[in-house]
Amino acid sequence: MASNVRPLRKKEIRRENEKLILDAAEKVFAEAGFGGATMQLIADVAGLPKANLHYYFPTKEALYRQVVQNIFTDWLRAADVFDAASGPAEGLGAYIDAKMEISRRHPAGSKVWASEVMHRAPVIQDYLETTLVDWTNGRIEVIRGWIKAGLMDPIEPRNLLYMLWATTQHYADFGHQIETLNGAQPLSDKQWADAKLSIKRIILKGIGVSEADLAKL
Amino acid sequence: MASNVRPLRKKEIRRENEKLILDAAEKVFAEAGFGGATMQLIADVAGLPKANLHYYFPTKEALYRQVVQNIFTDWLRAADVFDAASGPAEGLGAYIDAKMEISRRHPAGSKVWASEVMHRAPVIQDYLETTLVDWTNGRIEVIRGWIKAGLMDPIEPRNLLYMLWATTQHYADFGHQIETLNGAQPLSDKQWADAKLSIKRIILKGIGVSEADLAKL
DNA sequence: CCACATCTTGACCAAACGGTCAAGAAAATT
DNA sequence: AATTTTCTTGACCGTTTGGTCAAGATGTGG
Repeated sequence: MASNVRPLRKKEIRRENEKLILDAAEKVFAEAGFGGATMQLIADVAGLPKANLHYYFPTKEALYRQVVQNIFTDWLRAADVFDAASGPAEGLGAYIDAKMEISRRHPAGSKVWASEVMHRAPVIQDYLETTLVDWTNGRIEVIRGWIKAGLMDPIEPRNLLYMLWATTQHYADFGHQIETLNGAQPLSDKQWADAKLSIKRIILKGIGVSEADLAKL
Repeated sequence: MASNVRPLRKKEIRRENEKLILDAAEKVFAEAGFGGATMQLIADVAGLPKANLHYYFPTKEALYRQVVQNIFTDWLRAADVFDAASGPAEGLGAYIDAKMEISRRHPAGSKVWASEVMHRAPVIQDYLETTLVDWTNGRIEVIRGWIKAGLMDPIEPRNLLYMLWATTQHYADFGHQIETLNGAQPLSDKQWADAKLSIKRIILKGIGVSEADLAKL
């Protein structure tokens, strides 16, 4: 009965320890930045000896790179809602919801990404130039289609995307400032819902989505 | 004649060297983060021996604190436009212009601030709790006044402020990403102007400013 | 049961770090 | 001109860092 609890297969050990290390690393990198993070601290948070980290990830930079790649993958997946939508109200609305949910549930990842980009993307510049450029160009076409269909005002799609990214990620990256301004309290469920709704209303109304679609929010 | 060029007074030496060091420090802290920055590199950028830095600023943290304080002071000053305005179109429009101008001319400062807040404000938490809270509460009252006067939709002022900060600072903090998506080119004058106009249009229209005021943009 | 591959870990190392110091140079004060 | 204060700087120090290594433990396949 209990025989399947005990024996940890080698493959499972690897997967489990890598996850332990990656989770700890994401947290520590978010809190201290790449330069401020130490392998010793990551090891302590993961509950493993430091030498064990170097068994799974040869260098601090390799570990960091893996963390950033995982975050990037998550973000791309979260943007699927964008495509299937029939128009800006549905598509952008769902995208804002998805990104706000990531900011709430996964703030450390957002901070690591922000830190990496702020430092001129020393380890994921290739991803920016390939995957992100492709992804962005794809969504720009979608938005251009909406504009041509008369579903929204003619706005340079890039500026709109930047506004979406900035606003939603702000709630993760600057969460501490928001919390301080909220009387040292984390945002409540209601405040998160309010924030999401405010953002959607302002942006969608701001780009000229119809009153009928706005009412559905 | 040339006698007033040569003799550097002691007071001037101090001011000049402190400025050299603070400018270099802001740049290095922005590029590498607090943990990644080294006093040696700051000294090299400033063109002074490392020991000289410690003569003017006793510790790395003291130097960093001064850098962050200066940035904060600049930001507060830039927000004066907010108050004298007669309504949201003028007030928020001018504020967006001012903050975008800072993002363009002073991106390093913005990055240092972002990094500090992301890491839970280890050295300027007291400023957040006092000066920033007071400043924010003041602007919230102004916005509430505009709402009561029927000049804009009833929106939670905090969410609006966060959106303003997020969007404008994004152009500094994520400038490298924007540049990469712009074909590895810095934004041109026209693109900056476009961005400012897009942001103002979307936000002001999004909060229900009158068509007449929007037309003035 | 044995040979093999994988995983674990304390001890260790060279390099880099923030910071100190003392001795001298330069300006200010008397 | 003498004295004092401010500024400059190479050399130095203890600590921390990322990374290594060898020896042993643990699970795997024949």
